[in-house]
Amino acid sequence: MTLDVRTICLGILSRQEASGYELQKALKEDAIGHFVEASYGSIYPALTRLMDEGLVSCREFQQEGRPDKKIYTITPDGLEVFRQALLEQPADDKFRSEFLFFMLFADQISTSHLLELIDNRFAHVQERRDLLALAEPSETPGEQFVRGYGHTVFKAAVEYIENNRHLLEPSPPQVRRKETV
Amino acid sequence: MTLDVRTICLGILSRQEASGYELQKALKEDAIGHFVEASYGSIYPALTRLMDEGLVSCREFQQEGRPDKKIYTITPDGLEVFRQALLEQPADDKFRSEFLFFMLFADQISTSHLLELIDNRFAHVQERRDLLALAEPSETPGEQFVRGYGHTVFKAAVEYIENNRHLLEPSPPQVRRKETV
DNA sequence: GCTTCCATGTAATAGGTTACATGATTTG
DNA sequence: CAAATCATGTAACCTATTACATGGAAGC
Repeated sequence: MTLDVRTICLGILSRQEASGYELQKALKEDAIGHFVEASYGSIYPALTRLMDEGLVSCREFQQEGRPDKKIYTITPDGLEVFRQALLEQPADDKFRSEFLFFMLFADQISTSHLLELIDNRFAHVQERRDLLALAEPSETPGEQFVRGYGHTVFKAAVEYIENNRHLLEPSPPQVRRKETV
Repeated sequence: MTLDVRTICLGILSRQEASGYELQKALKEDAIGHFVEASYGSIYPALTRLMDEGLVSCREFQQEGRPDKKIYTITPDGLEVFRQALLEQPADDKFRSEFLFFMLFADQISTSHLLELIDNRFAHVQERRDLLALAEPSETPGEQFVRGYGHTVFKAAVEYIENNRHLLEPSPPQVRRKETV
């Protein structure tokens, strides 16, 4: 289990210093957000622990009307730990899909609801594909590879749904065309 | 959070009765195993709870040299609960990838290790693609759709890695060809 | 002879999500 | 005027993973 929230934080901090809030935002907004996630409830405790372990340091900035902003910086020890984590064998990808699970039981779902489910999923996958189509100007090769990977996969999913949804939908009653004489 | 282990068990049991052991095996071997998972440590307690709630019933078969086999059957109540679960909005897919996270930091990984990581992943994705290429003869349309979805996505991933791994690899030193006179 | 398959189950542990608590400022 | 953004953090809860416990039979 190398990819705990602490490792994720170290990774982002290896690129740039950031606050807990900014770390979460980065995970939500950047391409990587499609492949990892972490909530505030896990990020803040992770940062506290990284401090205790001396893997990050922290500067505080006073602000008016809101809590002090704490900017975390990775330490040499932290960088060392992160580089070491990168040497471990990454765990298998996890691709969990409630949607696909549901589709296994398409025959137990009413047609109207089924159509709604498929339409929603289709829109959702399209949206993700489009989000991942846009390159940021400052993108590193790694980021480009990862974003491209996501884009490719979602593009394939969009096309697949388009071309194969008929497998799930009960064929509409064939209207026998009146033979015109 | 509709897709807990209990719902997964109900789903499979809506198709056929099974023991806890068989449920886990089905999740490991069938196409669906690529999109959901559950370990014995979660399946057995889930079945116990489903029993308490009256959503499954159980017949025991004595066996020699191993624990009694408990075959679980879904009850009408259980079927009702499952059908109801299918009406909820499925949660977003979760696609967690340590590999892709690592690749964001390709510049912090030694070339030899990086090549190993990419080769491993490539082989892994190829294997999954091939596993999902094979249709079982008894496949339902839902199963066909789900398996095809997986196959398509992994196929796209294989091709993407093949065509774009160069983004991550430092270009080998150009050997300047000796100009022949 | 070792590994895998069959077959159930418990317990310790680890980890995350969600909701809560607080509150000013900016944007729509 | 409502919602989102900024900003941190805690605590209750839930759930799953992992390892453990047991052990015969079959396949390699």
